[in-house]
Amino acid sequence: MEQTKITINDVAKAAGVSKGTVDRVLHDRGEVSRKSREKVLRVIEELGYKPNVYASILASQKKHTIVCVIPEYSPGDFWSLTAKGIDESRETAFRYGITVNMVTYDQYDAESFRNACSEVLESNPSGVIIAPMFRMDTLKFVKELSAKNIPYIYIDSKLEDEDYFAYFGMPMYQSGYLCADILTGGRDVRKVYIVRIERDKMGYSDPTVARRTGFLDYMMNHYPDTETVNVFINPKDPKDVAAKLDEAFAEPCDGLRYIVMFNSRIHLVVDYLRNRDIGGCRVVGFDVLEKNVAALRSGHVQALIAQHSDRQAASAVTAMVDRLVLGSPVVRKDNYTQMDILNCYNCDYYM
Amino acid sequence: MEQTKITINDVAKAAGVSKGTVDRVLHDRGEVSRKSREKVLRVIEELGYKPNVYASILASQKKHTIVCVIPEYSPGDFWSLTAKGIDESRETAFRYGITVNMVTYDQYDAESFRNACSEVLESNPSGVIIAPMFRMDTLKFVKELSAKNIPYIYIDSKLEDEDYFAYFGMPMYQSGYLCADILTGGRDVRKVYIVRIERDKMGYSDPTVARRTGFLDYMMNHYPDTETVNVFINPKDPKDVAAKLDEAFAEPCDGLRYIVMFNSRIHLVVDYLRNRDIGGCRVVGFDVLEKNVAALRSGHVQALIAQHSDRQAASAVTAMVDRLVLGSPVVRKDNYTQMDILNCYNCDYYM
DNA sequence: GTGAAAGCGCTAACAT
DNA sequence: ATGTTAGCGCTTTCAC
Repeated sequence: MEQTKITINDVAKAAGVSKGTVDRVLHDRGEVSRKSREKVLRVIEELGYKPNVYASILASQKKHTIVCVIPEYSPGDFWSLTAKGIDESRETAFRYGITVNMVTYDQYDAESFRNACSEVLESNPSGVIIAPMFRMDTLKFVKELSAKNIPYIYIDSKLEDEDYFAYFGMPMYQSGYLCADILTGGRDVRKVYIVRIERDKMGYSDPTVARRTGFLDYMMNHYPDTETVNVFINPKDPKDVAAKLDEAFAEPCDGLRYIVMFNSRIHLVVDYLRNRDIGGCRVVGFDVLEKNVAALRSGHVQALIAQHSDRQAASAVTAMVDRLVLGSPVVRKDNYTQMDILNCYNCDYYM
Repeated sequence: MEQTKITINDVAKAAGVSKGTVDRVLHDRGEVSRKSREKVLRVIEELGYKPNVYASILASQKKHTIVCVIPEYSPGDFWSLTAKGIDESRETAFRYGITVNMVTYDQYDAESFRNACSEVLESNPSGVIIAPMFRMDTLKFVKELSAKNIPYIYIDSKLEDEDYFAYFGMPMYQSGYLCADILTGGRDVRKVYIVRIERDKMGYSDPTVARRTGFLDYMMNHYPDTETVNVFINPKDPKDVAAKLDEAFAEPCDGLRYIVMFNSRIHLVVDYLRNRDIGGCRVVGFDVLEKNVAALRSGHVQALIAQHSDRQAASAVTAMVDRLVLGSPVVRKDNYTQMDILNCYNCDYYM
């Protein structure tokens, strides 16, 4: 990079002012005459001065804190991956003297989300990272953040406001399109079973609509005559899952049975298939939960479409740290992360 | 993380010694009585003291430099990706006051590699990152590095010595296995064309042998009766490529023609197919060169198996930086990075 | 063997 | 509006 480290002192000397003044223009904290200001700015430019972040952090014992608002999680489920990413980035942030906290909410309970939000607002953080599930409440929340001049980053999915500092997540529509291609793969497909969560039937905060749309568009374009069957299950009740799938699969099928699920819980279907000892299915799902990967290995699932939720979360934290420490404007606002296709041959190298 | 930052002064006080002494035990630079040493160590443990990296860097104006030894590259080819990763990590390293240099060599010329090596040794770097192509010369080189106590990291591929600090690369054998699965995909495959570089015929430093072996093993296991045809081409001569492929494809083929290449140059085949306007092929290759991705989009290639070479290189630099700055022992020595399956639907999100 | 003290580049409070 | 100065936590002489 730059050869000789030129310091704030060099700038001060060259501009004929004191470091104090240079520091003031550096941080835009006024109290500087237009003349000095311009001169300093010019000298900085000429000399190619870059502040030493570490000296800066050392000197200003600022206590930044970032808080991440995400759904509650249990070991092995989808959000635990995000939490893992946050945990990993915590160390990096700590090196910059920044604390990273997590506030979780019940993704099925808007009230709990609102509570989380007020808690966050009260703690008056330097930055917020948020995985939104409740549209209206989130919009209200981020408006308050903006009002308090607190930058926020969306992860997983984002809303239609424009004030967010950055977004990290998968392109949902395209992931559905891709999913359809992988499920069908040029085969002769007559019927596809789409297994869905009952809750989603009422359109109540379903984060996978876009994905389903992408899937159906692909089918429309490539398999216009294929029938799609929606099977609604209650994920918390294995008996219900079995009953609903029994019903759906009652009618015999001559070729492969094509099954897909748009959230991370394809493992529920796998459990059913394993219990009933049903073979001859082509099953595709999303996300690398431990159980899903196991199903990949055992051959119950042929492919999984995955995103590195941990990396997304970590990137979000890093972006926020950079913004807080360096005032970096963020390289890209919308970061659509890659979609990984996993099968039994490459999944072992995914973690 | 830790709540109150406890400093070297706290440790010194608690241990009844001066910071000088604490620093000495911290960095193992002797000159400390067993007694003080043990006491300090115990206090550090008890208080959970963590050194402040930045203060440390600030104070010790050490001038570390990392040098990366990789093959020469032109825009768009495989090694330019690695170079890109190195460039990106340069900024991070710079923040730690570490300079990252690059020394390139001609991957077809062992002599140029040896020259690069001596250049590196003379510059006396703090750490070396190396993409090895010439086995014997590399082994000699790393032996000298070890002798000078300079840590080195392998990227892309590694050798059989044990002194390397870390390795970042793709599992080659498995990538071949995976490739075969993607190429065949349960179809009825009679014949597969393996396009190879002429140079590799003499077994002269072919980095893809393991990959080919994986591929052939898969075929043996799943398609024992399928014929494989090796086509050797001279990559620098399009006329030769055309001639050899013409010859290979002379015999008509009733179904799909299956074509694969184990290095990054599947685009050579694509150029040929496009010129001759040949369709009805299933083509699988490796690595995300611009040209290869274009072929994915245009439908001339159905799948690409990819690795994030840029990320690998960046990880290598980061690992070295951590080692140099923090003395971190490296989390994992062998880092087999994931194999990404790209098709026309997810490739746009890969960069 | 160990302590004291002078910085590293920057910030922020205090003078002026 | 601007200069001065005392640290931030650590490293590194240099005495003793």
